[in-house]
Amino acid sequence: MANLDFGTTPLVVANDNKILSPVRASANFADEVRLTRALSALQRGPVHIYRGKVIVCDGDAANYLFFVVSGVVRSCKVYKNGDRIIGAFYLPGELFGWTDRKHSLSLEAATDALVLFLKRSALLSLACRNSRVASTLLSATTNELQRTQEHIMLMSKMAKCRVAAFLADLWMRLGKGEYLDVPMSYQDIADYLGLTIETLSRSITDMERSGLISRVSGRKLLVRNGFALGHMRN
Amino acid sequence: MANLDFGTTPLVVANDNKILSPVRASANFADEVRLTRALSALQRGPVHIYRGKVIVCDGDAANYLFFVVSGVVRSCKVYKNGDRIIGAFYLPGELFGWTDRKHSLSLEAATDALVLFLKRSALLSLACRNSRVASTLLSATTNELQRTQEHIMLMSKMAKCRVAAFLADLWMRLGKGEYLDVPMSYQDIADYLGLTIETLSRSITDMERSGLISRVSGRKLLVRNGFALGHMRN
DNA sequence: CGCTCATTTGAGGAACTTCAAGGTCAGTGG
DNA sequence: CCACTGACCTTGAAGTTCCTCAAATGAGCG
Repeated sequence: MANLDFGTTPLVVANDNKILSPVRASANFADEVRLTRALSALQRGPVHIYRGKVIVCDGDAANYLFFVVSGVVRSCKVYKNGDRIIGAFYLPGELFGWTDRKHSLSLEAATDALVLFLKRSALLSLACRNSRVASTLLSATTNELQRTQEHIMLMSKMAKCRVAAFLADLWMRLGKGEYLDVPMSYQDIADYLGLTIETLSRSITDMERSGLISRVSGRKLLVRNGFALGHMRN
Repeated sequence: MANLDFGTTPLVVANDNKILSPVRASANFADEVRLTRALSALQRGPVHIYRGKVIVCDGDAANYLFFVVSGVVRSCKVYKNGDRIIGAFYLPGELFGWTDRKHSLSLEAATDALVLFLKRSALLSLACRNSRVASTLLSATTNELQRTQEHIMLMSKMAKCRVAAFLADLWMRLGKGEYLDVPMSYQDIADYLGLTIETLSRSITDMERSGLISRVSGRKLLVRNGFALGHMRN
């Protein structure tokens, strides 16, 4: 189950899908309860969102932040000529929707997803009163910034290298299992990497030929050499 | 002169190059003075940094945030094979160096520059006590995030379009003058856009031929059609 | 099974890079 | 003042990577 980690004590999204503080004997138990209540008050959902459906549109007012409980969310921009660029994928446990006033990217479900809506203004005013929340939010933004910077570094590499790095990253974020069950469509991945699906497919074929991975079925891959996958230079 | 804007009252970097609050008749003048003192206490510099010199290395501990007083700073990553990718340029008035614990990119002066060093821990603890500072910092990070996302959008476009968008952005950030005096080298720009200097040069030649800009001398350009520059589709 | 949608593969062409050569400009020393 | 130098930018031609278009194959589902 996904965690929303506000500092030392993680605030878990429990089985009833509400944000809850784990009950612990703690010196400041009362504070803990207050924080829990405050967090409950500002959240809505989790909302089930079907694959492909829009959560917020490019240009909408930034009234909410979002938290992925399950599934995958993508941020993207669609141009008039039909081109689409995906800026990021958000996996379970990740907070997204950081922006000033207006969203500059659309947010859409890349798979069926459960998403928590967090009222932005309430979360920010809570952060002003609670430094644990404040530091969590700051670290969430710097994390996303770092991830976005790595995405830029990706974009200046060769196609094969981009694909390998993407798969390695996904593999790590999903827990380094023997198999990598790619949750989003190849079109989504291609748009994220600035490639066509054909080039993406050919890159995967190449990597299969060189023994890094094997196709199992559909989008399920067998990771044969995860290290080499993450350290591909060409 | 560059401003470091902490909320409604901008804290200007004055002629003596210290962060100062403009003296104003205000209801909470005492608070203002305390904030000014606190900001003075956590800053060091401004330090003069020569073109090409490193401010912090990829991997260094993130002890400081930085503020550009004058000149241009670049964030970049250099690979063993000699490839270099530039993640961002920071212009006067911009705060940079956001990251968790360690810097993931090197920060270097792209031109001779004056840079203010701000002790990270002190600034963060100040933010915990002063919500005006906190909201300024949060907005600084979301701004940088947004800028970085736009950079990604750039990278999935055609070369000419990337160059045009870069020049248009630079032109706006530098105040939309008749002339655009490009401060950084073409190699830097190429590395920022994921292109070679040759492709960059050819793109500029094309844009000159189509009447958007003219070369004046060195890196000085005459902007003939700023609107078209920012809205180039191909 | 037969449908649809997503992925794979192939062939040809466009965009970008590489390599090589020439040009411009500012600083330096005669 | 002028030639010399080195760093930086521009241009051309050839080569590589990636995209486009077209067709085949595979997976999921009623």
